[in-house]
Amino acid sequence: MKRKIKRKVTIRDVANLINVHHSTVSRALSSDKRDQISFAMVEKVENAAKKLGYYPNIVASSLKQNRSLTIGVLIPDLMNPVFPPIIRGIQDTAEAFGYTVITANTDDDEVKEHDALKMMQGRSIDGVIIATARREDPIADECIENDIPFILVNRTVDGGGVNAVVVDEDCGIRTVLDHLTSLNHTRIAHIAGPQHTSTGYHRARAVSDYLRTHGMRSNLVETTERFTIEEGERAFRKLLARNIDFTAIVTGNDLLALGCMDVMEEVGLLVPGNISICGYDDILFLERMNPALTTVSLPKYEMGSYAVRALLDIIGGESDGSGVIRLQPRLVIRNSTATASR
Amino acid sequence: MKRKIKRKVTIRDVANLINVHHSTVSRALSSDKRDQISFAMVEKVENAAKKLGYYPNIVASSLKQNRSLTIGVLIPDLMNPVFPPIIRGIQDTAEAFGYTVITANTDDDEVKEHDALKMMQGRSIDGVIIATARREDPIADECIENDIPFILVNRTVDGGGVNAVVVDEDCGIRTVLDHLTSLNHTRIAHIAGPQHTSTGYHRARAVSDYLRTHGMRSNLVETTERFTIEEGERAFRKLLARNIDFTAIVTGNDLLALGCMDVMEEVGLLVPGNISICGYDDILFLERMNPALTTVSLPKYEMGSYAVRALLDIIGGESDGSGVIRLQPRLVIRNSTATASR
DNA sequence: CTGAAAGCGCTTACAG
DNA sequence: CTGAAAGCGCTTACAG
Repeated sequence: MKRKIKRKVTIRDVANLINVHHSTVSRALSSDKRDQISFAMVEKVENAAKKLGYYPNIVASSLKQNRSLTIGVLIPDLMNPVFPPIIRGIQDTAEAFGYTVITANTDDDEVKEHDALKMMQGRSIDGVIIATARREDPIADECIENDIPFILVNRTVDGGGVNAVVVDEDCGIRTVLDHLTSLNHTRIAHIAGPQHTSTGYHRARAVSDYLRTHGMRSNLVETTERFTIEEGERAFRKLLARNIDFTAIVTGNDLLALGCMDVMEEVGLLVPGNISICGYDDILFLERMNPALTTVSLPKYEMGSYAVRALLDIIGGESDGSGVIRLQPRLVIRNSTATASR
Repeated sequence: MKRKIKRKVTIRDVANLINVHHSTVSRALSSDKRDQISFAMVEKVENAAKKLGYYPNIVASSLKQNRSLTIGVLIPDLMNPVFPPIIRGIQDTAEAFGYTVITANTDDDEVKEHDALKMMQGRSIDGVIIATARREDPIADECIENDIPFILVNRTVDGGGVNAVVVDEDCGIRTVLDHLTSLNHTRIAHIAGPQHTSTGYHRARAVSDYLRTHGMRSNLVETTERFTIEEGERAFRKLLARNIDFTAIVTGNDLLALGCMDVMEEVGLLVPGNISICGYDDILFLERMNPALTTVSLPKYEMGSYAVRALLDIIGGESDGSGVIRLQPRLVIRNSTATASR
C-alpha cells in the first residue's frame, strides 16, 4: 500500500498563478536578486507564494548552486557528555546563518571517519567541523586534498597551518596547578589522556613543564588510550602499583578523574582527605557528585559557535584557512581538592 | 579571495572514460538496476568509478527521485541529558539503512517547531521523528496535512491513531510504587511533569490510580510547567508549604527529582533518612550523585532505534501509520529510597 | 543489455 | 525590469 503523495508546490505553480515567468518568481524570492525586480512584482509574488504555501526546494537549489547550506560535524560519540553543548553551539549558530548541520558519530574509528566524510561529500556539504582529530589526522588531510573547507574544534593537529578552535591548555593546566600548589601540594600525579590527541598530549606536556619549572617531580604520570572512565580506573591502578607517594592528581579529562575516584573509593582512599583530584572539561552534573569534582571548565557552547562562524568565513572566502582561535578555560573549584594531607 | 574548486567527478566522467552512456553507469552503480546490466559492464563501470574516485551526488539523486534519504528529528534540547542516547539510537539505525538525520532543537517553542518542520520540508526529508509532542500537537497535525510520514517518540498525543514509540508508563509507575510500598511508605507525594505532555499526564494519573486502588491518599501532588531542575525546586517548596506529612516522593522525571533534592538539602531534610525519592528516565550519572537516585530507567537508545525502523516502514508503505510500540521500563534501585521513617 | 531523451526544481547568463 | 533558455547530476520510461 503506497502512500498518496500531494505534489509540492513549485516556483512554476506560483508563476502560473500570477502569469509571470518562473525565473521572475525565483528572483523575487531571493534576497540578493530581489532588487532586480520591481517592488510591485515582488509583492505580487510574495502574496502568491504565501497563498499557495510555497516553500523553496533546497535540494534543487543546492544542485544548481553547488552549495547545500549544510555543514557536517564529526564527533566521536554524542553520548560522551562533552559533546552535546558543543553541538548545540554549532546548531544554534548554523541555524542563525541559514545552515543545517548533519552529525556523524565515528567512535574514534578511522574507517567510520572516512565513511562519514564520504557520505557528507555525497550530500555536498559546504564544509565540515572536526572534533575527532588526532595529532596526525588523515581526515584533515582528506579535506585538504578534496578542497573541503574544514575547521578543527577542541583538538588540533600537529604542525598547524590549519583552522582550529581550541582552548588555551597551558593556561588551563597552570590554573589547576596553581590551585593545587596553593594548597601545599608538591607531589602531584597526572593521568594523561591519549597522546595521539593534541589535548591529551598538550595537557600532559603542560603539567610536566609546570612541575619541573616549579621544582617538583614530574614523572608521576600514567598514560591512557582513551578518554574514558574505564581507562581512568586502569591507569590509576597502575599508578598505585608504583607505590610512590603523591597527594594530588590532575587528569586529562573529567571521565578519567571519575575512573580514578571509583578506584579510590574501592581501596578506601578519601577525596579530598587523602588525595585531591582535579578533572578537565567540566561536564554535566559534576557539582552533584560525591565529592563534587574540581575541574577546568571549557567554553563548550562557545567553541561550537566560534567554529561555525570561522567555518562560514572560510567557505565565503573571507579567511585563508590557517587561523587558530584560542579560548580561555576557567578553573571551577569544588570539593575534590583540599590542603595537602601531611 | 575565492577558493579554487576542484570539479567533482560525475557519472558522465566515468561514462566517458569507458565510452558508454552515462545512463549505463547509473544503472551499473544502482543496487536495484544493476541486474539489467551485463556483469562485464558492471565490473568495467565499477573499476572506472573507483579509478576516478567517483561518489554519487546524493543531492541530484534526491531531486530526481523525490526522496532524500534524510529524516528529521525534533527534540526540545540536545543538552537535556535524556536526548543524547535517543538521538544516538536514531543516528546509528538510520545510518544502517543509508539514511542521514538532521536534528532541530525547538526549546518547547511552537514557533521554532513549525519553522524547523518547514526547513526540513524544504530539504525534502522523507519523514520525521518527533520527541516534542504535546497532548494536542499542531506539528503532528501539520505532518498529517502535508503527508509527511512521522512517528512520535517518548511522548504521544491524545486520541491515538498515530505512530509512536513510548514506554509503558503504568508499568513504570507501578514498579516504583510497589518498591516504595514494600518499604512501608504509605504517604507518597508526586511532583508531576507538565500536564500538556503525555508523559507528565500519564505518569501523574498512574500514580493517583495506584494510590487510590491501594487505599492511600492521592492528593499530595504538585504540578510543574517544565521538566527542569528549577521547576522541581519550585514545586517541592509548594509541597512543603502545604505542611502535610509524607515519607516518599515520586517525580515525573529525574531533573524534577534533582530539584527536590536541592531544596531538601537546603532545608535540612535527609534523603533517604527523612524522605525517600524516586525519579524517572535514568539520565547519566545518577549513580554518582549524592545520594544516588533510585529511578525508572527508559530504554532510550532502543526507543530511538525502534522509531527509525517504524518510520522507515511507514515511508516504505509497509505500515498504515497508527501503530504504537510500547517498551518496558525497568526500576533501578539506588540509595535515595529506604524504609519509611516512623 | 545499452542508448538517447526527458525531466526533477531550481538559478543565472544573456537578451531585450 | 522581465522572459526564454540552458544546465546542475542524476534516474528512468521508452526504444531498439
